[in-house]
Amino acid sequence: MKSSLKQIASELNLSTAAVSKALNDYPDISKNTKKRVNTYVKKIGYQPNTHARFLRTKKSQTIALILPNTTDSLLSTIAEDILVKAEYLGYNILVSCSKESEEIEKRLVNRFLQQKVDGIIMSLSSTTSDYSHLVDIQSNTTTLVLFNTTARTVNCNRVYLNDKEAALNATNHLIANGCSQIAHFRGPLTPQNSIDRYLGYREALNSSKLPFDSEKILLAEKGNAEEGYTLAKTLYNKKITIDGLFCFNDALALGAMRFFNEKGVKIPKDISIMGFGNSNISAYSSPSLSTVDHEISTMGAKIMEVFLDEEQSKKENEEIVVKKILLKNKVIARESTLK
Amino acid sequence: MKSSLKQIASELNLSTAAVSKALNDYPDISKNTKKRVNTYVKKIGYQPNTHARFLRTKKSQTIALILPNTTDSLLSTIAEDILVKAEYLGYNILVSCSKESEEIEKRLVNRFLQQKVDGIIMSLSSTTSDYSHLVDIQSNTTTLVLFNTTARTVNCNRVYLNDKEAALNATNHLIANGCSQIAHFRGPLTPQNSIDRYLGYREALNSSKLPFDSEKILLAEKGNAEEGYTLAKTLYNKKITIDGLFCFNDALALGAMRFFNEKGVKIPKDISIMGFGNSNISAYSSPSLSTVDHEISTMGAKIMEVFLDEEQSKKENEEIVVKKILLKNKVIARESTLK
DNA sequence: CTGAAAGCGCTTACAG
DNA sequence: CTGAAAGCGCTTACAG
Repeated sequence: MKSSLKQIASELNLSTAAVSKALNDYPDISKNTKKRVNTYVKKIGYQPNTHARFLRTKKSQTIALILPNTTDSLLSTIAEDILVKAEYLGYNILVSCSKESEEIEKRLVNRFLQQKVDGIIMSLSSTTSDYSHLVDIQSNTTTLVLFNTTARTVNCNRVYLNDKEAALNATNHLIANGCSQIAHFRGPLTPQNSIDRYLGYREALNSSKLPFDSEKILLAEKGNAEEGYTLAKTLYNKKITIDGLFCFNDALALGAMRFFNEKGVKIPKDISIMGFGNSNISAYSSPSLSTVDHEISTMGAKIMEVFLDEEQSKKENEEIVVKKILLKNKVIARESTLK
Repeated sequence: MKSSLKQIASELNLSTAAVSKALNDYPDISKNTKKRVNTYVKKIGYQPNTHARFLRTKKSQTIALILPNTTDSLLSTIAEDILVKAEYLGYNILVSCSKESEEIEKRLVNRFLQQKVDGIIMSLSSTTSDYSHLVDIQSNTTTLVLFNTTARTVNCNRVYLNDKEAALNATNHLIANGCSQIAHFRGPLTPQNSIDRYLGYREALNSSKLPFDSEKILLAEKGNAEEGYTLAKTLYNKKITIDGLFCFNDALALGAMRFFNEKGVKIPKDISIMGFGNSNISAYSSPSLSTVDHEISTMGAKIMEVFLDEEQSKKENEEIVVKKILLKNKVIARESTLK
């Protein structure tokens, strides 16, 4: 348990240097010595002290994952891939949560830079508007991979979705199915993905020459089912007539659907509803929810790929080429929009 | 950015020792020196090298969180509390996933012990049957907190639910609402919580003198909505008559409900359905889902409390008292069971 | 109140 | 092929 190189060395009548080199497979150590060291080490279950190693190599074998929140089902969907892959490769993953606060996000980045993590994988908080901390990361030669909520103006690795196009497709799907008075429950004001989905919605209306009506835009701060229910009630009580609804995410759509179900508003006959994200449960509501799928199940794997590519390039002193991976989106038509 | 004690010391005409002591608020340093050091340090944004500090103190300020999977909505629910509290206290959280494998779980524990994390917070994998690694943790004087899926025979901190009682209450609720032929979609065979919920179900039947029928027990491996749908179909196709259904979790219940909705089986008139866990979405399905709530929103905070208590006791050399925190459960009656 | 010095457990140029 | 030695950035007994 309390094994160290020194103890192994004295046990095997070697120097600590020889043991260290043997373990790291240096070419200048005899095969026989390597074998002796490796079998002994396996026997006693020695594992190197990562902190001591770090002090010399400056390589922590650690990746920091910064999430704006953990209630989003996105996390669970991508986290497992990242964690499993990381464990397989011997990386540690440090997870932390910015709580959608730019200030906390910056503090976390600063801390991880000081700890000299090998990489930072993050989805930006919805309130982040200044990107100086991202520049800091890159000038520290720490590998940065942004996903989901990303910064357009910073030239770094990104795994992201074309939210505007996806929202355009979603809204067009409603229009194609006969809707002309389409409401939108939009996400918070600052995050780019929320803005882009709103813009996609607007563009769809525009290109079909449908009038835009600001009364039909409602703001969802939290994006959960409860809020979807409340916003639907607001629309209903204000007697705002709609025949279609496009929501920022599936949870909002499901909450809204529940409200309309209660009131006897027929879905999709009276109102067609469109979610976003193709969450697990969306196929199993009654009626089942039409939504937009965006390959989120592959996201974790892609993030790790991008990260490892850059690490590899750095190791071999190759030029670093920033990767921008755009996820595809696909409208999933289900009962909530098919009359 | 590349600040170290040495540089600060030379800048301030002090020794590194004095700077270190000033930062750690040692009593033998003058107030004036402390102030000089602290203001300078703040100005340049110095943060100590945690690895170097570790090498001396053996305190890593790191907690490992081991989860059997991340798709369970439990994670998201408890993770945020843990992460935010940890960040506030300056702890790092290392997250990893055992993929419900005893072997990976043990490997992870071993690795974290070698890294000398301050504590390990874990929910056991469903296949774990040998607890030697838990004993290892304790003999390493690493703080251990088990939650959710815990080990009954190991004397360590636990934050858990009385699954049997909760399932008993859930099944009794169905019986009280007129059900006498109650099916159960149970969880996997090995995890204790799955076994206990099954036993609670059995006990409820027993105490109401209702016959037990093994045909009405279906095994859910994954526990998602898709599986709930499939299992409901199996029951239906086999023409097994039931008037009630108690599911291992809400996702299964929602999937089953969708199937019955499709077939025109009336809920709750023909079949009453009971979930487990009070997930976010359960109140917003149509009909809304009755379920069992178990204070999961407070779980993360309680876990951290237990962890910090033990750390505090260790620091002050007090005797360590193992804490076993039992979460309360409460039946939430909604439309799916109220005729 | 302050500083010189040792040492935590590794890795790696360098010497042999 | 192997070993002696320095040093990564801290903390802490000890001396003054």
